[in-house]
Amino acid sequence: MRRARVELGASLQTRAAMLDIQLLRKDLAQVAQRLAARDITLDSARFEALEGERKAIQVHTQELQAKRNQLSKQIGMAKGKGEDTSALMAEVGGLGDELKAAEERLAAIQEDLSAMLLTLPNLPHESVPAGRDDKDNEEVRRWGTPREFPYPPLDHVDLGENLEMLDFPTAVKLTTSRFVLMRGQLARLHRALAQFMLDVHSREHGYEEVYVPYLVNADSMRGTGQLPKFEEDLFKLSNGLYLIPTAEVPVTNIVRDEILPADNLPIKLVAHTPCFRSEAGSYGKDTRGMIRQHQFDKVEMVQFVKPEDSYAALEELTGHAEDILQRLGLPYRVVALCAGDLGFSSAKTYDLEVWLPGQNTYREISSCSNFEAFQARRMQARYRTEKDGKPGKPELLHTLNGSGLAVGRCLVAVLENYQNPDGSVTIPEVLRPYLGGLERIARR
RNA sequence: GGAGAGGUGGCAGAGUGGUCGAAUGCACCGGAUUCGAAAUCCGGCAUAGUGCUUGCACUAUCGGGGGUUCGAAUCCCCCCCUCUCCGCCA
Repeated sequence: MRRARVELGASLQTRAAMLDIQLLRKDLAQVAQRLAARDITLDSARFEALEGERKAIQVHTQELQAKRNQLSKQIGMAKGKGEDTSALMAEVGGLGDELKAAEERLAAIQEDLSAMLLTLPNLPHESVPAGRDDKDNEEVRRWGTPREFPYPPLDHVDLGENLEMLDFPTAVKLTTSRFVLMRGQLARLHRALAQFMLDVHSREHGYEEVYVPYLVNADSMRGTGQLPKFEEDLFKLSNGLYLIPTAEVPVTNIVRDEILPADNLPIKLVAHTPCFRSEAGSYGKDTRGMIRQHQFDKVEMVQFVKPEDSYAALEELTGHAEDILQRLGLPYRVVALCAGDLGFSSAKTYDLEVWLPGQNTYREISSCSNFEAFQARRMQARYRTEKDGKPGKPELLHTLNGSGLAVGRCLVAVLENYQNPDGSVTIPEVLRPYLGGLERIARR
């Protein structure tokens, strides 16, 4: 049965649906209500109409397929015994057109349903604050006290350029705007930050360090939800591969199409990678300095956990990112994103915002999210529990990730918070071992 | 870039048009045997979806897509990937 083959169910689940379609069938009202918190209106009537039609046609299609299979089997048996098969052939032949029509119809409806489900973001967790945009985000806690400056503090651009270590014009010459060239001790400090973060997470927080590809295929981008909705934010190469916008993509997709033994969980991975973002639609935003670049480095933490552990894991992971800021002595606050400000795939997100004296404000430096089973469902990333020594059914695991931290923005924060009146910058103590004991960066 | 080989269940590996969702082996689980273990024997052991009388039935899946046929893992077309050799190369 190759002709007009219909992918029943499986495709709907693996390639399209990110929300649990079972939940939509069982409790559509609840889904609609929880999506409303994100300002998304679910067309319930349309879903029910499509779903009703899908059910009727699928049953009909499967009945025809069963009949066809049964008759074909009989033909095989009859031929084996050398009997006449013309009567059976005639009977099964009559099914052809009807079956083909039913299969095509079913495929079309599955596609409509998929297209509809693809547009739906994850459901916010019950603990997520209500709200429409970033103004409704909830500050959870603050750490550290912003330093008082007896003079107007410089921002990182002035500091870096005065040091002759931060060079935007040359970067433009080499490529385009939104890239940067760092030199000397500043480049070294940037590297030290990444090393420091990687070391703390891998040695003290229990993460396994991984080195990953920076180019990935479309399946990986779909797995974590960058595709199909956010293609314009990505850099695509002529051979169809994409530059990663975050290590989340290659690291999380490690478990795509895998069934892990429950004993292996939780799995905690950390990677340092460059990240590439086209920043389409952000023209005119943060054009000055290193805050918003096409290329930046990030240390990313990823966890794969059992569903019952994922909210504890989110707190833990957020704490790991906070620990970096604390060791660096950088004041920050933790913000719980409101429902309307959540990323597409996230059920709950904490942003860490670091204090930037040059801007006299807190700026995002980390984002820690629990995706629950949303990404796992797309990736078919599962684990299997043993019950009484017997292997149980595979279940979707929960995925989380968080920046620990964005290296470029962290460099900005160090420059601005540790600046001295003479334009030099003191090196935070924890970084000095990475810089051969260097205590301050000054103009040569 | 050139030449060749190949993609089948957790793994290895048969299967070239018909009771094939797929032999066999390994691994794994249960039972028998044993004081216990090993060995041996017996049985079980993919994923997803749909329906309902929730335990059964049905459907789909042998790299992906399309085609031929009453019927495809098996035949045809396109694509992807892996491996080997050569070339190039950090």
